[in-house]
Amino acid sequence: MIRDDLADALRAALARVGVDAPDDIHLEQPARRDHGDWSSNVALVTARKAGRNPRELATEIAKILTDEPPQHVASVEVAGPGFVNFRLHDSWLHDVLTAVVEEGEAGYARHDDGAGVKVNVEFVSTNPTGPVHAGGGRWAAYGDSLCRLLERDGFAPHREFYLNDRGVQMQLFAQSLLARKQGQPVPDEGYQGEYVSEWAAEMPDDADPLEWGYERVKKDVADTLGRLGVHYDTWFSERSMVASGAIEATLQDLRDHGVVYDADGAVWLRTTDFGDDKDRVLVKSDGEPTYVLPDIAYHRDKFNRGFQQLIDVWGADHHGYMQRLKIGVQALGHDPDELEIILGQFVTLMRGGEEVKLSKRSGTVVTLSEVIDEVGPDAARLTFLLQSIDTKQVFDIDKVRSQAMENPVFYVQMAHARIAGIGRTATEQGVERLPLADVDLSLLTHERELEILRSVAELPDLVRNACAERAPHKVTTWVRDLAGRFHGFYHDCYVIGTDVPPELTQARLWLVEAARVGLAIGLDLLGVSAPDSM
RNA sequence: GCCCUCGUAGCUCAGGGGAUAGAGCACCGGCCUCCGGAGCCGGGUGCGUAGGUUCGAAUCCUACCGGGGGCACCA
Repeated sequence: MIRDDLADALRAALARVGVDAPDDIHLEQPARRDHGDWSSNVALVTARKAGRNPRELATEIAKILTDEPPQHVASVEVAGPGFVNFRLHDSWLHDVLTAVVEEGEAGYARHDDGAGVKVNVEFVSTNPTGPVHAGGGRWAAYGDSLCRLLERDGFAPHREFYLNDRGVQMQLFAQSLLARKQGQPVPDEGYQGEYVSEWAAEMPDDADPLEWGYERVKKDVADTLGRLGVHYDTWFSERSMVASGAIEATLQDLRDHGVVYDADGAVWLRTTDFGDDKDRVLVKSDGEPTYVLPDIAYHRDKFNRGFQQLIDVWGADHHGYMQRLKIGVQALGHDPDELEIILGQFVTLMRGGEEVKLSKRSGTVVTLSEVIDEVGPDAARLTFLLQSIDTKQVFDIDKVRSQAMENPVFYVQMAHARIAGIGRTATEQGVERLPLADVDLSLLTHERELEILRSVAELPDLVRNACAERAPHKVTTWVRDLAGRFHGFYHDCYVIGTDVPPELTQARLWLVEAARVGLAIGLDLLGVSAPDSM
């Protein structure tokens, strides 16, 4: 990898001038092309400590590297306050091409940073009292793509859905189902949604409304998320912890850690020891646990199952609760950093130019399933992953559905379809792609061609960063950029045509393959299909 | 009152210590003898305000202003 070569060269040069190198030599591809292909700030970073002037230091380094240039390096320059800029021969990009097509979809931009660490990612979890609403799609797309990134970065992610299947809401849901079944109005606090009537009609007369309804919800949720390409490894039931005694055991565990006391007929967790404003109740004076205790028990269970890192994806409305759960985990003796809670901002749904008010009580809920019906799974997923999870999102159904340019999913998929089209044309015209070793990649000198390779060269770092920052939307940004570059290439550079020399066709066929691999990896990370035709 | 999060182009958003801040949409004007025009090219007085840290701040810190969300023996 070119960057490692450049870093080694810089390290050697620093040693020659007697300056201690930093542990991590920073190299980046500057935004501006005239700043070179790669740039390093080592001189700026080390100058102060070494008591040197950054520009002078950079100049000495550049001199050394100019006299004995590393492979692919055409020139080394000093610029600005003391950057060391490398200008490379195009051959470094041709090497990128070779690496991409040799490693392929499975191997390129795959790392072992995670070293197989088991990471439990919990997302979308709800009360099993109805379908997933439209906003839930954001957590589904985010959580699943995060898992795909973790997997590609070498971790062993585990997708988990927590079912709050114990408590009042389940009772109300069951009562609502039964009432509809009997043609009665649902209870005041019950569920008014249309789906309750529909499901009640399906329910056999002898069914237990609670158990039957529970299964019906689980099926609906799994089907809907499955349509988005989201499949869980574990559906974890809160009730199962009552049956197994895990909740009692957790309480005892907390007592053993000395963070629990009894007062006013209730059982309290001494959260003030960990910075909370007031202590929190674990078991109410009526003997029922609050939601805190089962949640602590649940996370204790995850650790007991061997996960070294836990990630929870929650809506921003759970913010106030985050600290309590982290304290609970800490009180059990875990490092609080082992539990990572990601708060996602909400989605506003627009339809017909107006905001769709989501009200569970009145039953005006737009389900995720309906959204998928309207825009399709690919458009839904890509749209949910268009923006950072930290910003609230406006999901305009009409715009996402329109197969127009304001919909990036078509733009990106079109690039992949065009690549497949080139393959079809090659087949029709009897053009066969020769083995890579027999092809002269040095013919790839057009700016459009090099732009594609520069983009593909960034993918390994991009995967690493997007994973570490828990930011799948960075993959979306990258894929859109690569697609744009490909469209530009496609327009200006024919792969197969009357004016194109056969040797250039060969080189471009491999370039197209490299672009295909990049797009396929990116789209896979997003969980969006890569169609051969549209 | 306290906590979290966001404020970047007309609109939707990237960029989250580096050198002249980007993309899409919208708007205006150009491009089709050949791989899909669902495309390509050209057009831009924008980082909420005020301080601070730094060789360097859209990025980090503090305060303030504005949007969203939270602060239960509810889940």
